[in-house]
Amino acid sequence: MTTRRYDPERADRIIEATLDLIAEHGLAGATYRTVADAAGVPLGSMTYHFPSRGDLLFAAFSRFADVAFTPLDDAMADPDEDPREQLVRIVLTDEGLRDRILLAELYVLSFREERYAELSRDWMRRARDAISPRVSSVISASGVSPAVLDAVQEGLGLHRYFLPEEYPESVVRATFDALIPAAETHNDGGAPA
Amino acid sequence: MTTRRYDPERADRIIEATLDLIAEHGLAGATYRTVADAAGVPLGSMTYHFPSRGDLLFAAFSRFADVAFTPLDDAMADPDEDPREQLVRIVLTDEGLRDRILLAELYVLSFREERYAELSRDWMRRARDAISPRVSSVISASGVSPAVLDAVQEGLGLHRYFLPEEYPESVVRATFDALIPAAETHNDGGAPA
Amino acid sequence: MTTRRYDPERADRIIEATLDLIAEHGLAGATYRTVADAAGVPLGSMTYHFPSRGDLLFAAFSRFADVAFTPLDDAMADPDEDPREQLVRIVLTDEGLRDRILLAELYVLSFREERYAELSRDWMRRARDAISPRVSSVISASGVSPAVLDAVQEGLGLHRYFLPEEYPESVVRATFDALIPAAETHNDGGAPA
Amino acid sequence: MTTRRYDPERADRIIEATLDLIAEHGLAGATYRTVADAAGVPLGSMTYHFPSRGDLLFAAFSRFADVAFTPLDDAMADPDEDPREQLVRIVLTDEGLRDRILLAELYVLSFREERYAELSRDWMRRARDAISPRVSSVISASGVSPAVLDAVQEGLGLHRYFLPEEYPESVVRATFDALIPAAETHNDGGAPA
DNA sequence: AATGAATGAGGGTTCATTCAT
DNA sequence: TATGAATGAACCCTCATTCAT
Repeated sequence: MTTRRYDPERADRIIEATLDLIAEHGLAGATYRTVADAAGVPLGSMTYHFPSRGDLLFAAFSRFADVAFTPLDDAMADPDEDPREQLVRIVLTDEGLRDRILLAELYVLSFREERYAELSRDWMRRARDAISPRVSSVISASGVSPAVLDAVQEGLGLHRYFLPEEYPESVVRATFDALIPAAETHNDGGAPA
Repeated sequence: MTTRRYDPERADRIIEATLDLIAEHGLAGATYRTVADAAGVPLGSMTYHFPSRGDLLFAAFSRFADVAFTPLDDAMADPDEDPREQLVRIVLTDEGLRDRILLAELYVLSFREERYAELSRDWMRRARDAISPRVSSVISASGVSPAVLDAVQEGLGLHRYFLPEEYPESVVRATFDALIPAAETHNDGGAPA
Repeated sequence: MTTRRYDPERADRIIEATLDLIAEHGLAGATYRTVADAAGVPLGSMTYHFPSRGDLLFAAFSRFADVAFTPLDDAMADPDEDPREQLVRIVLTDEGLRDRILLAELYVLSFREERYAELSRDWMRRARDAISPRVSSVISASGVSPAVLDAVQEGLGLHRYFLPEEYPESVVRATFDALIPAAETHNDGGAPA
Repeated sequence: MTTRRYDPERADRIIEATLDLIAEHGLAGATYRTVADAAGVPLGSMTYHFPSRGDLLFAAFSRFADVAFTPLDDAMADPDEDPREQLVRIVLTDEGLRDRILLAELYVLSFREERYAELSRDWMRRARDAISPRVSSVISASGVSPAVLDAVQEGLGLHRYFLPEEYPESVVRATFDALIPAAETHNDGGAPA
């Protein structure tokens, strides 16, 4: 007896399942049917919540761009941590693969649909805004901007994922050292070696 | 009707059409049918040349990674040009959208299939090798590697595509200036102040 | 029975919208959803007023057969007009397309469901009754009946709709002239044949 | 004409099944699935032969309009039979229900799509051409045309199907007697007065 | 070597209808 | 009394792939 119940969290579960499937099997792997199965929702209900597959996909990526874990948000949150070191840590970490994949899918979509491009811009602006307060005073003179640091972090992270030996910790640190002047004059006196 | 006994150009045309379709409509837009139409080949012949769609797609991206225009190849070829300026120019250019899209698609596939990851690595190594001879002597001391410059160039280029106002020429140049020491004649080993 | 809050206006609007949609897009174009939208009624209310789609459709055609404009009703109403000329006029007119379409749809349904056939009979009887008082005295001797005139009018009207050049005014008039002896209301007393 | 590898019988069977289903269950009853079942063809093959359902339906009605049994063709074929009596017989017959239903469906479609309207016109012209050689010399003076006789026959036949008691043989004969002057070969078709 | 014909599987989507509220 | 939420069934159609020739 499957009773029809009011299930307000259902849309959320569907979106979550959609992102999981996209991350695991790609866009083509997230069909109404596979998502319905993964979310434990009848197929016929899918179009009630998301009238078209395009709606579902866009809702999923909107959620991703809005809510998904952004490494920079956390890394930049702690005022006691050196932002340079945090950027190095982000590039070196092996975590966040799911988000990296979803971001790659988002970029692909962004080349083709403006609404996805806007999502990408939101993501980028958010990363920039997370970095900015921690480094703006330091880099303002050099001409390098917070946005650059995000782009560099992303480029390094992606390349390192495929060619880790090319981007050992020393190289990554050297890169950010070159882009961010020594920042000890700000709040703590701990000079970075 | 004339039967083609051997048509070596046909496979090429198919691959070219495949890449065009992927760039324009995404992976899902490149089906046996759409490719056959675009290449002017009978549908029934597709599986003769490429037994499965996976084969076709991989052949297409192999071609892309092997033959496609890599901005760095040309930019680094001229020994009279300052490689720093060339990197700046590459990031600022609006050309090469097709390749940028195909590269984004390639990355997505690379997260899921090792053979595509190897293609990505080929691409990255090739870019690195194009940059290396022009800058290695200059940056060897700083710890920044040619591969880093490629990763940075790619990160900046992608971000600039979506947020051009964040990456004006001055910012891009400042970035490479910070990463690549003044590259005047490398006669003296004097580190830049 | 307790007091019922039956809302005739809403049911009317629904029926009207149903007929409009059928006329414009065919039976398949009149779904619960399209009708609900067109009538400005919540989808969930549709089955309240019309428990099944069959009920809705039958209610709509019942209304059509009962209330809809029948060209003959008006044409035969004026005792000063020659019924022959009125029949000619009806066949020649380009108006009433909506009703013609709905009637065609009704016939289709009538072949398959007795209740619709009864509706068609009602329609036909009504037309016959509109014609009858105006011509019965004249045609009683010839063997041609008022019902025949309706059938002829309908056949001519339908054919003329698709092949107007085959049924110019002169031909239509000649047809009714042949079927209806010269009107008796005039002075000539010479009965033909 | 000779033995073909390409087998048109299958397309024929599909079309035949389509017409059967339409006649029996209406347009909505002829889906890819029901037709495939009725024709003994895999569902996946349907779109190979008829890429869209619209194509299938139009092909079916084209066949109908082109090949289907037209009562008039047979009735008018025999030069020894009085065309007036043949028209009477056609109206009175209870046969040909399938064609009558399909014709009704065709009219409905014809109101909405020009290509179907053209099919209807073909049908009408063909009926006219079947009648014409048998009666044109006789009715030429009266102003009544062969096309009129077809329209009248159709109108009477349709009405009689639903209201047989209104159209007994005597009435039908009287109608055609009035429209077609005594047409024996010895009569010169003088004025009706 | 090459391809027209064919098809099982699955895709997105619509819809009449049910049911809890 | 109404109706938003929900869904099983079916719909049209696409597609990668097979196969006979």
